Amino acid sequence: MNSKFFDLAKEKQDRMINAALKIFAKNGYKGASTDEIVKEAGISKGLLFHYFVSKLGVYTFIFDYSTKYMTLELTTSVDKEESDFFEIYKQIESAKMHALKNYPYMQEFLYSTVYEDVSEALLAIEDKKTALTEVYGDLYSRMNTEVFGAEVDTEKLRKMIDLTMKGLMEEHFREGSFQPEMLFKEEADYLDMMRSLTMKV
Amino acid sequence: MNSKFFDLAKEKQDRMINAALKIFAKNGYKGASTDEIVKEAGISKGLLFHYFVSKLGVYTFIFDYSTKYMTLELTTSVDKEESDFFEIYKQIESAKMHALKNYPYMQEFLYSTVYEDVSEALLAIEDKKTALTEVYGDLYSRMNTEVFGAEVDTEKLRKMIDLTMKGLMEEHFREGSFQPEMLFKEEADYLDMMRSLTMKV
Amino acid sequence: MNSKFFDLAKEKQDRMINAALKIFAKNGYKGASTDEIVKEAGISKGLLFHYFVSKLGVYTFIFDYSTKYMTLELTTSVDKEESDFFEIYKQIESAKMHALKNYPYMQEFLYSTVYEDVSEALLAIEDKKTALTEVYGDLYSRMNTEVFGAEVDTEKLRKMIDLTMKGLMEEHFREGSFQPEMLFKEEADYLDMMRSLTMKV
Amino acid sequence: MNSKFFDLAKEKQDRMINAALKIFAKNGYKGASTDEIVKEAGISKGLLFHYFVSKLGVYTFIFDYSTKYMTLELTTSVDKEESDFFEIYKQIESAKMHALKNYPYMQEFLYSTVYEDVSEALLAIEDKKTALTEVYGDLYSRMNTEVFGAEVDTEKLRKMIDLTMKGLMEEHFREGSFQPEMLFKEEADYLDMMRSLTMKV
DNA sequence: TATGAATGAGCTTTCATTCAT
DNA sequence: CATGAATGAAAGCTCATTCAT
Repeated sequence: MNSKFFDLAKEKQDRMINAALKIFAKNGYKGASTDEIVKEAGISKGLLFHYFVSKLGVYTFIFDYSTKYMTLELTTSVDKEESDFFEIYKQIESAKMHALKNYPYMQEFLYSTVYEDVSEALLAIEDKKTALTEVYGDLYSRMNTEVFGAEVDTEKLRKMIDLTMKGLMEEHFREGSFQPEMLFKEEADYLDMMRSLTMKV
Repeated sequence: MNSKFFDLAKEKQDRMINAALKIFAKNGYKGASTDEIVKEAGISKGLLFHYFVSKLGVYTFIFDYSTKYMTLELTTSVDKEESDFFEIYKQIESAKMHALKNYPYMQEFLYSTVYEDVSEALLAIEDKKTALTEVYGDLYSRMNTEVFGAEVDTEKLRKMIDLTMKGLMEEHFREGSFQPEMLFKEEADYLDMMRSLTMKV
Repeated sequence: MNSKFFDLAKEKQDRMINAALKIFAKNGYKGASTDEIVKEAGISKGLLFHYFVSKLGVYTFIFDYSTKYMTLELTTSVDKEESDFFEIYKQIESAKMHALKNYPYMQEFLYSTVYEDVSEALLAIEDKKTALTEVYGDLYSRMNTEVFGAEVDTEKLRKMIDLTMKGLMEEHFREGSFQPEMLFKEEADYLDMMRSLTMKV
Repeated sequence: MNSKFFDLAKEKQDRMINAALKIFAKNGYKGASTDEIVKEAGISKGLLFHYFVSKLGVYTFIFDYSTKYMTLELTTSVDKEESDFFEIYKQIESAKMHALKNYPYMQEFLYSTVYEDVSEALLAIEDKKTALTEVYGDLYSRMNTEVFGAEVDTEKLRKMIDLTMKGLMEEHFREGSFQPEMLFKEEADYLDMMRSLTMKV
């Protein structure tokens, strides 16, 4: 990409980023058309290619931007002293909700990359995918798991919670009217139920 | 579609069905190319269109076929006298594994339709989607939930399990070497953990 | 073409000929599809190609057949002793009407070849076109033109009448319900008017 | 169609229009290929579809354009005070010749639409066809028919002249070297002959 | 920096023709 | 003699990318 992009007015940068996030999140790499992105962003075709060289360049950039932005949110919003398993989960979800204030389609876009199938697109984001995973890994490692009863397999518990959080967000997006607060409340209910089920008697 | 398709040798029918399931599951409606399907099936371009009229026709047909096939598997493989919550889940997963013997990409294809974004494709399968959901609904209604402790919200529990089963299968597919038996074993482990967590003390 | 075609039952031959005449007349060479011809004739695809080798073969054959048939009609139906300009015209039109009893689309097909644009099709019928023109030439040469006043240019008169007869038939076909008798009556009216206009005072 | 087409250099617009007129006039709707049009116009495939959306869009546009252009020619070139039957005919033919200076295939294209068979093409131009017919109707209604003798049926006379004018133009086109002046001269000869035949004695 | 007209490779679909039965 | 499943070249159309302005 062309780094002069960052010299543009922040508002214009975000318009372009949000347009790309939305179109890629909704249609996947192949289904997204540069015409749609350009229209949504209110800029010309030439400009998009001027800054990002190719469709793949746009995709790579917004993935990079999203992971960095989300990493920042997670590292600043999650209390470094906290060690409670479910409390950390709640703070993670809260951080995501916060990110959605500026970039409503960012999380949805990040989830969509999991199902991405176009190999060139996958290849281009591979490395940065790992980086975000590591951030989550660090947060997970801070979680205290000693409170759980013997029948709890921590890895399985985590995977179930991750899949559930993701599933709930996707459901909310699919149903159209996405409201961060309502989603957060529903997520918290699931976490609370799991807390009560897993506590040592 | 052209019903003469069913007069073809079963082996050829299945080659075409499996090719379409694979390409659509891997690439989504838009990303899938009829060239790829035709190549995978080892038939000519013209023949595909002779039987299915259009790309959308192929998509609609294999969705219809998949829901009917899966419905049959579920109704024959799940014991009608069984009422145990987790046992029914296991038999459902077992039925899916059985279907994958003949149609390895069928379940993956069915899952992929949830993320489908192309509106014409969505519209074409809408009705049949509901039908399969109802089959699952019937099975779910047979599950005995009275054994659970007060802290268990059955709906939430179900959604977590559904999302987890789906997540596990997708993970196995994503990692390439898909082995039904191994997947089934892993799924059973998750179900067993949840059984031990939810039983009344 | 394969001459064994003539060994078929006359009824089947005519079914094939009429199907081809209809489809080619209605759609032109390019627009006509062998599928349509085959369906209209109630025979299989293979059979059409067995007898006529190619689409162009079918076209060439029915053009050949039509010119020969029409030549026969003209030579037998037009009175060889007749020399009156307009009476001969009427007998010509009457002969055409007679042909349409067995082959309703034959004349329409012959007219359509005038507008034919596909060069290979044109090339294939070129020679036979001339032959039919000559038959008309012979009939025209028998017409007595000495009755006309000085202001009549016989060549121009003939061209006007030819174009009018053709125009009237096309109009009748375009308007759907084609009835030979009604058309013939209308044609006769035009001829009568021209007779009264051209007679020496 | 995309109205930005009219922002293009007039020369380019006309190149595209003339290319389409030529290819459609020569081959009919079905037989005309967009590849040929594009090659004749010296533009790319994409551009044609950018401006006209579809093959049918091109067809509809040039029909619309042709009827409007021809209407303008007729209303400006035919003397509004003139009432002589044959003189008006001559001015009509003169107007056509004038149009052919800029758009050599326009009249030929308009004639070709009469034989059009593809239903979607017919449907798309239906309304505008009527509009041009009305313009001719107005001109015809101005023609003084009281000079004719009793044996003249004005409607029949008109139809013969129309069919003859059309037939002559088609003949000239078919024979390749189309020269408006020569055609006009020939047409005038026919009209003069008919004038002398139809005048009251 | 910014535009959008223009390109052409690639995709879906059609249809004359072939050939095993 | 008769069938119709099967083929693949060609046609209509899309869209990422380029480039003159």
